[in-house]
Amino acid sequence: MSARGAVPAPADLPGEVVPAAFFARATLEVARALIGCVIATGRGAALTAGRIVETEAYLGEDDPASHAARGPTPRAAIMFGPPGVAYVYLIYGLHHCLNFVTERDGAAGAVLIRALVPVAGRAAMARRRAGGGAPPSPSALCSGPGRLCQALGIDRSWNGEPAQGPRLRVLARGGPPPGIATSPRIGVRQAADRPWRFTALPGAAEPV
DNA sequence: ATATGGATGCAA
DNA sequence: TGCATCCATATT
Repeated sequence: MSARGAVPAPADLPGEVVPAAFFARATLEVARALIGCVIATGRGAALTAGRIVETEAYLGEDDPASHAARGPTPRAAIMFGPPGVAYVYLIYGLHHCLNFVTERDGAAGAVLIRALVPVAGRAAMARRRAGGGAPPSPSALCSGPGRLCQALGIDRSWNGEPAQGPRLRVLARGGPPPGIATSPRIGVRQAADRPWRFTALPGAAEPV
């Protein structure tokens, strides 16, 4: 414990902030590499963080399920831009989805974050998720792309946010690579056969 | 199984 | 403009 007391600080989280170059690789590679990393939003008393246990890869023109499939439309243009920034969009009119842009500048790709295991700021997450109602069950706290955005306080204003800043950052996992299972992406109708969903094997990516 | 709800992209 | 579609969630 620090002498400053119980207020969580980013330094209390394991791992170093990953550089933007981490994301400047093939999307499928980044989707695997992100499993076990920690996403953190906010600082100090507002810190919320969770370990990534589920991702999905969305590629460029070759991937019919990707927003980038129809070229750099206003929404998808960010997927063609520099890697290492957040791509946040609204789905079904009520939920937000957090992605990280991949590939070199000029090539399209993004990794959707589908589930986290809470690491810090559980109370704040539960507060944001509850919204005045009953507190969510532990499994519903930040498991699911819409849920984790709500838990981390992420909305469309975070679109384009660098993942190496004070507001949003991704921390590398220490230790050996976790076991990863692959499966088809959830909820996609186009290219439903492509096994581009990555999940941490049970117990393989638990918090340090 | 179903209601919810807004943005997006394309056809017209 | 209109309209089908959409990487989801909470509740019956």
